[in-house]
Amino acid sequence: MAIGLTVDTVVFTFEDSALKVLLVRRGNAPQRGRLALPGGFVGERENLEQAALRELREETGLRHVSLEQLYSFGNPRRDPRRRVVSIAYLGLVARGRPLRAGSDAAQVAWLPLEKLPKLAFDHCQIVSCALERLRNKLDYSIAGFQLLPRKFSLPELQKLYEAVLDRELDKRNFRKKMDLLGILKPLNEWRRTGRKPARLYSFIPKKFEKLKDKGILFPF
Amino acid sequence: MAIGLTVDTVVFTFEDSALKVLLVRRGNAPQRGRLALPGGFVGERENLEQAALRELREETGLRHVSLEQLYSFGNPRRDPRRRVVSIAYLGLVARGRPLRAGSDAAQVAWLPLEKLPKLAFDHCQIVSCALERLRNKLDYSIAGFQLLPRKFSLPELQKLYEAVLDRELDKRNFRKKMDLLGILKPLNEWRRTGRKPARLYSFIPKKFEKLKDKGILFPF
DNA sequence: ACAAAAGTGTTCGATATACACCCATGT
DNA sequence: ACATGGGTGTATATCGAACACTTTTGT
Repeated sequence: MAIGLTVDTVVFTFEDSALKVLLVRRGNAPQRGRLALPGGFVGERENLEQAALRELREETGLRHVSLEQLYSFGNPRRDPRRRVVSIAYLGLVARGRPLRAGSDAAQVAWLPLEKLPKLAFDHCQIVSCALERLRNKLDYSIAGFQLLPRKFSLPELQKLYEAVLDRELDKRNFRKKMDLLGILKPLNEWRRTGRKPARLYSFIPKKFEKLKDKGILFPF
Repeated sequence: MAIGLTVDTVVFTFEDSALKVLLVRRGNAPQRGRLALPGGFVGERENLEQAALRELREETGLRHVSLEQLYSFGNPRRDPRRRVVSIAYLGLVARGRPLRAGSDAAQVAWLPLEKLPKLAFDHCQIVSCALERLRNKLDYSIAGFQLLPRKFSLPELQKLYEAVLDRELDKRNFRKKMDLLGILKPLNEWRRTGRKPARLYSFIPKKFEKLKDKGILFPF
């Protein structure tokens, strides 16, 4: 009896000032009815990442997500049926992507990380692991911008950093640093939510690449 | 036909001013006669890390190594026989540990990372991945001290940092920072290799934990 | 008018970096 | 004596951290 091999994907987005994770409600046993990460068995001749993309697409309708391998979970008792090792992947997307529940999944939804219900298998642990990775990535990658729409305001970006890092940041220092990095293009558009309108910016990937070559990091 | 699951371990040490990796010469097909990372199939009810420790012990005689999961390699053609996914682990040990070639391995040896021969399967890629991880770990962990004996000199420690980071460091700045961190205990012993004897130090794990709590990093 | 969120500069302390000479030993 | 590697201090620049008020809008 061989060891089973699955992939699971943790996809985050940022919406309503909260970090959210993409979950499906399981339509089949085991753990039927419970929320779980999108995922499933790896095909015989399939790349791991392709398997993760396929499962994500099949179960949630999400496509064109850039995934990175997160960690492999191999506790012998993590699946009650039989030995299954799962390779977890991490993805970051802007909010508002169209979703569509697949055949195995009764429901798809973005759930805020705060107050998650009990998840299937060891998926709670996988989500924690993903959050930790995201926290680290915020320091040296464009993770923060992948979680936002193409146009975003600085208060919004700062709230994202604060949500992920779980601490408050100083508004002036935050903006000063973003300004210094030179990776944001100010647009002639303002978002008029609430009170005073906030200027919108877009991220300039090219400038970021140059910074990376120089080894410059984010300071938050 | 199910997907096979193996573990491979990349164990580094530092000896003769060079970073070395532990390799075995394969005694069986496929790739018989070629150098490879210690590793093998995961047991039906075995933890992944335990499997890695077991294979390491069986093939090289090394025990009591602290391993961390590195990455999972799943290219469908990485093993010519059949589909095998391998979960790689990283270990760091002091030089001089006793080795003993196991049954599957015709030979065991520490090989300097510079000028490695062609390795079996995708093991060259796995080693590169491990080196990259080690480089990162040097910044925020005790990785540097795990690679050295309990007693070591500052020139030796610096050479280790330089070998891993692949760049020269300023002697005075290096020592100043180590002094500032306060994680080294100067011993009343000197190593008289070459010319002027070098003072020996030992690492103080307790002090390091305190630094970690404060989020202080190494600056190299 | 007032409440709420957007926007804006300066100061200070810490630390990374650059840099050159003397010392102890073996040959 | 000399070659080799061990050991030491200072000055500067950069960057992260702390900190308060004005502006614009909706109600």
